[in-house]
Amino acid sequence: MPEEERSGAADSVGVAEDLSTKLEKTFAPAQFEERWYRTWEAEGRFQPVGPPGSPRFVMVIPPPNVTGRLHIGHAFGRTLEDVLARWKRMRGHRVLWVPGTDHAGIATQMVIERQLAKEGINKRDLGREKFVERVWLWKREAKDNIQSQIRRLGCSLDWTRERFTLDPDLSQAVRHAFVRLYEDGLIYRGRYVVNWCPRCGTAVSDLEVVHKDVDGSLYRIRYDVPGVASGAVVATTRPETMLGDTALAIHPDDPRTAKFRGKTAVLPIVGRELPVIEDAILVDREFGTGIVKVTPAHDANDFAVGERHGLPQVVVIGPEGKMTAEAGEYAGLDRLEAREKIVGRLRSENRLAGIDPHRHSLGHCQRCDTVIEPYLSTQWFVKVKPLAEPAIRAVESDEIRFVPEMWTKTYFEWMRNIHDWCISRQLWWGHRIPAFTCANGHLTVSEKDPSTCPKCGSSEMAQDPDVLDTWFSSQLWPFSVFGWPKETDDYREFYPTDVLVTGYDILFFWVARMIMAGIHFTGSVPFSTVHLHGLVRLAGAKMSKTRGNVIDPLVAIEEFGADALRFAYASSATAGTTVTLDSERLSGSRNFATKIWNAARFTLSQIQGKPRAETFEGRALTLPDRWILSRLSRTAADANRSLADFRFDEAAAMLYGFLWHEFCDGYLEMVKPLLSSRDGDETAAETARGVLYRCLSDSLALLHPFMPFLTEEVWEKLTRRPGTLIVSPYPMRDAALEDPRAEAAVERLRALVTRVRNFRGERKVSPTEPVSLWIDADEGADDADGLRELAPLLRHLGRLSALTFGPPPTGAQRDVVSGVPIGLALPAGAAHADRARIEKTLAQLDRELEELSGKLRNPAFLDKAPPDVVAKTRRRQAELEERRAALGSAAFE
RNA sequence: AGGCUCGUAGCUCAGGGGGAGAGCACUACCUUGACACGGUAGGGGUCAGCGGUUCAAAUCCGCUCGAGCCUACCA
Repeated sequence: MPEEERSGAADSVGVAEDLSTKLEKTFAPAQFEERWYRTWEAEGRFQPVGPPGSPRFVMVIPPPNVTGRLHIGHAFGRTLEDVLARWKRMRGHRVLWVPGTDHAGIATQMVIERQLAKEGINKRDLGREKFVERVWLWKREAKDNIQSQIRRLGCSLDWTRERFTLDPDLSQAVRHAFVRLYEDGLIYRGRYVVNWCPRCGTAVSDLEVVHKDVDGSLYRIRYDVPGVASGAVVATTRPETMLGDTALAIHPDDPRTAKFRGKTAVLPIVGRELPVIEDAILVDREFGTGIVKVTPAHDANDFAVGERHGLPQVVVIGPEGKMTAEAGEYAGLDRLEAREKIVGRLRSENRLAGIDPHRHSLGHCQRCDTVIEPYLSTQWFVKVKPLAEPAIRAVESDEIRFVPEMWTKTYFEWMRNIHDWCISRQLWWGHRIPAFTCANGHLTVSEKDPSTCPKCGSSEMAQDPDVLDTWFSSQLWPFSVFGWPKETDDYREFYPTDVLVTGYDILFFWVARMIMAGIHFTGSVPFSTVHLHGLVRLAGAKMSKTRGNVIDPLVAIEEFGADALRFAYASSATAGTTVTLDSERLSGSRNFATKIWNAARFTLSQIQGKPRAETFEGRALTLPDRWILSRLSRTAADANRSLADFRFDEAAAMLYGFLWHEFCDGYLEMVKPLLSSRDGDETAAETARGVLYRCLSDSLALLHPFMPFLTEEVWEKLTRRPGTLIVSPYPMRDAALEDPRAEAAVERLRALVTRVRNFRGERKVSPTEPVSLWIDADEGADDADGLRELAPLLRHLGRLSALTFGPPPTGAQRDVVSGVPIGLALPAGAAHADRARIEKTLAQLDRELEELSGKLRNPAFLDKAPPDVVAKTRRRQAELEERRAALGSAAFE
């Protein structure tokens, strides 16, 4: 951003005099947050406008599920996105951030089912149509809640473009995508063993199965094998599935089991004859007895074996987890009850060779935690390999970049071992599968509902009752929101998007699938950068004990303000995998907001009604002026760099440090004497007021992406341009302001002041006790180190009773601070030094000096270390020696 | 079974081959004309352990221990 744009069209000296520029004494964010949000929205700030030719910056929101309200995890991601959006907007980009929500098939259906259950209503009695109506009612409420939460957070989303995954045009996109994949041969229907949740009554994908280690049992069961006296002992963790066994399998090369080759076993209880088959893929020669029971209808591996060997499939567990008629006397029992009974029967028949404790991994339903059953059923699948290959290449070639980079590896791992995706769900809420079967059994897949069968002309067409996996529509989100497959203006202008921000937990569910779908359907990657942030963990005990459980971001906003919540998020957003949010960080951020508020109040009170410099050209700037402006430029540079690297924590820390410790603790204290003296240097005061204005206004701009409300509020009072900070230029490095000598001089001043105060501490005297300071240098010498110019400030800040240039008298405590030899003294008779404390410092110095001289005595170091490192070490040694000598000389007078 | 990440101050976490950092908490003092949601000063760490590479390791490599996460069709 050019410098001219920042200073704006202003006179050389401006005056702020309007009384309305005063800030309220107490900082109460609730008073202005909603007002500013309304203003921005009404003025179209959230819409993509910008100077012609300006670059665009596009994001789509990861659409929250309409299952309820947002929790702190959502608010975290949205905050990061808004920081990016506001930053880019201020950097002159045409920013578009698209809002929306996800219908979240299985999750939302469960919410409604639970509600109905409470009312004593059975979903089936209600019927599909009524049920879906009810979900729509709920959806409206949930969406409104979510939207208002996001608004309260301050997110600058373009609400005129809000989308929902079940909107008519997005539903059309889903049908289009389905048909296209079908026609491309990438969607197929078939009867396979899938992950089945008996409670939800639907198939789920591999990703929706949560594996947990559980302590179970391994049951060893003896099957009779005519011709082999000992019979065959097989092991299983699920004895009830034996009723569906249709074979036993051995490894073709295992001598232990060779005797079973070609034999036929008899299934206990049922009496069915089971061929002994040989299968090198299924059977692990090393494991157990080397004989495996084969249950093609209830195990994915066994299913594959069954296909290879043409085995019958006997379904003994039904869709609700109850034993089927095939289970004979056990029919109707829950699978776990059946297990008990079957084990009892086997025991009584003396067929139980043993039960061993067995810890193994067991799949659970992601939604309801029910144990997943492998279940044979007809489902729709996406053939993923052909889609995955280009998606892998897109990341290999850096067309898409993951931040942090470590996720790239995880992405590759999964993508290279990807399995076909079961996309049909036996649910009511979602996109109906666009497949139709006529009375004669002909299947038609079509974007528009067909009225007659294209094959036989039958007009009795029934649509597949199943719906699609929610993620099938989510994967289209970055382009379906823009009207795809129609070539709309928005699609042309805003797709592909730039950055996607989301939690790493949905890397496979969503991100990977968007990449695959984006490339397949639109020919381009859907975004160029993926920022995967950590997942928010509440520092539970602390927060819940003192505040009640702060789960809803609104609760945190009420208590601390939206800006504080946002700042707490940003400063917690480290590159790791968990983000810990605790009430300490929230109150710390609230304190920071208050600090800014008070600094602004002070600044305004100083500027008000008085002339101030608008530009600094041709003006004599004091060292403190030059120091703080230099630091301002570096801070702006750092903030921009950190944001470009998605290091929100770094940027937040930089701004915090600059504003609090340099601007407030440093500069404000330095200019107070100048500004408050009646007969002071009016030109210097005018300059200082200009510097104050510049630092504060730039700080507000730098902080605006993090704390939009507070900064906009103060900006209005400061600049009297209400509501414009959001579109003001983001401060950048301004090399002309950088002044290393001024920085060094003021750092030296601050170190000296600290030493004086610390000297009082050493002697245990009050901060008001008069102290004399000698600076062992010639007063008349040139002021290269700035000490002479800064002497009055040093006297003031150090509360010195005397400041003398020249050698300190005997009896004064000597020291060296930032290379400056000094002497310090209290009035005669004042307290004595804290011996222990000084001795400790001396011991520390000795230790460090020992280390340094050790290094410098080492020829290898002198020979091999870079010259600048050696020089630096020498310099440091000299400094420390000087300090050691000074401190030691008169330490205990 | 594989893979990834992480063990740094009491807590939460930055840093990352050449002088151990921040915020909070803690101690002492300060009702100083913006701010006690504040100021000033201070205490506190063989950077998990062991070995290696290097002139130099908290930082790179290997192993061990500990924590977390992810993937997976071991009966």
